[in-house]
Amino acid sequence: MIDVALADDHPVVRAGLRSVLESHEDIRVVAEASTAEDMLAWTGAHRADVVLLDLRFGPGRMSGAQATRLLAERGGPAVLVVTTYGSDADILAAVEAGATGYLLKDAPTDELVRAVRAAAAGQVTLGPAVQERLLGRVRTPQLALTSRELDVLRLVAAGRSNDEIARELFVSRATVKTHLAHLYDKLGVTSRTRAVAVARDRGVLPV
Amino acid sequence: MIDVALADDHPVVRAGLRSVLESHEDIRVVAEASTAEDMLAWTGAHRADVVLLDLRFGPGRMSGAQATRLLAERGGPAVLVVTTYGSDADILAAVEAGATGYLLKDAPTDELVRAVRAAAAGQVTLGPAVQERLLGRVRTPQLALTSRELDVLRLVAAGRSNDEIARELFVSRATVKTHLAHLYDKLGVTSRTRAVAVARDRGVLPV
DNA sequence: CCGCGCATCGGCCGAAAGGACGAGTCCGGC
DNA sequence: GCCGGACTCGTCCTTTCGGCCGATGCGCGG
Repeated sequence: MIDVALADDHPVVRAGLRSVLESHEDIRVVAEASTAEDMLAWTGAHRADVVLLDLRFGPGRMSGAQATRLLAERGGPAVLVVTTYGSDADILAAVEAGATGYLLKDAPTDELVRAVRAAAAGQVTLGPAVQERLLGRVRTPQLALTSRELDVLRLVAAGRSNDEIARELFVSRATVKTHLAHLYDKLGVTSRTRAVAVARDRGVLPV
Repeated sequence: MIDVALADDHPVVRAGLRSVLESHEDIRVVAEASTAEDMLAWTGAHRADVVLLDLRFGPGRMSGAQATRLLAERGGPAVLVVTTYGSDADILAAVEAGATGYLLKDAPTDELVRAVRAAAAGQVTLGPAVQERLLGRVRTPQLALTSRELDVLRLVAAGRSNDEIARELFVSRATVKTHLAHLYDKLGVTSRTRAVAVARDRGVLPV
């Protein structure tokens, strides 16, 4: 028997996951939580074989990736991330944090069940859509932006001018321009708005 | 007895809605569809009291708003829109198309059930979160962008230069600049990147 | 140790964008 | 019929941005 705990901020999704999983004899839903914090608290006091975790909870709440990291550190149950959006950054963050699997919410139900069983057995499962995405990333060798470049890029996306960015990062205008030049080079663009558009497209920036 | 038909591209969400609704004696789920097109076809041959409809289906598929319009035109069942994101534009489009209600997917289950019963009775129901959003829109008087300004704004967000925009819209650079000046005025900004950021923030641009 | 990537800064120059005018057309409403 | 708003176009000017040069310091790995 596989004991599963659910954490998702959407009541309807929780009901759906429960409904799908409990229609199978070998799976039992033993807990539901609407936040990552609640799930952490619960797993501290109880046991489960698999935790189904959403990535994004409400604003100001702990992210699923962070919860995954904490669960993994304390040697907790296998974590199967089930989320709506799968940007490259999300997937990588979750896997890096120690997720045992990654599914999109639009996955068919049998795929979900298979992933739960695999996770319980300690096997890694990435949904087909996720795999394809990761493959795409391999094909497109991938821009490795430095942290400073990301700082600048985020502020550019927020609509700041080079001057404002310089002030906010406590550097000179020239430095900002240098980072921007590198960004343009890596993104293959020649203007800030284009850079933001491409970065969004590639999942570099949170949508 | 209220007969409900579900249309959502997420199998898990469909299961969740079914599970939540069928736990009530007076509600019966009589159909499930994974696309708006399927739902339209089904309602053409069968009857339902209420249709629960997602707004966004896969890329290239008919939108929930469009389906709502078609259902309303043929005098079909009440349409209750249940979707994840509720940007102002989405809500208005759905209501304008003839939706009987609008709920966010993170709504608690009892709210969902109440909305279904209300919709069956022909009453309009907007979820609390939706109401708040609409109120916010009233408080923030609301920028009324002209269609041409929206054209320009979208291209700016895509990273085009004024020159490119001029060519794509078959107008002169000066015209683009004029539209931009009006946009800046309405959005309260002084640069294109800022305009895009603010527009995204206000839900004017699709995220 | 020496190179290489990263971050930091500066100057110069041309191109793009933004601000501030004016001005013509067309359409719908009072 | 007149007025207002939307859309179109132009000119002149200032600011910002992007491209292109160079330079320094720092840490890390061959």
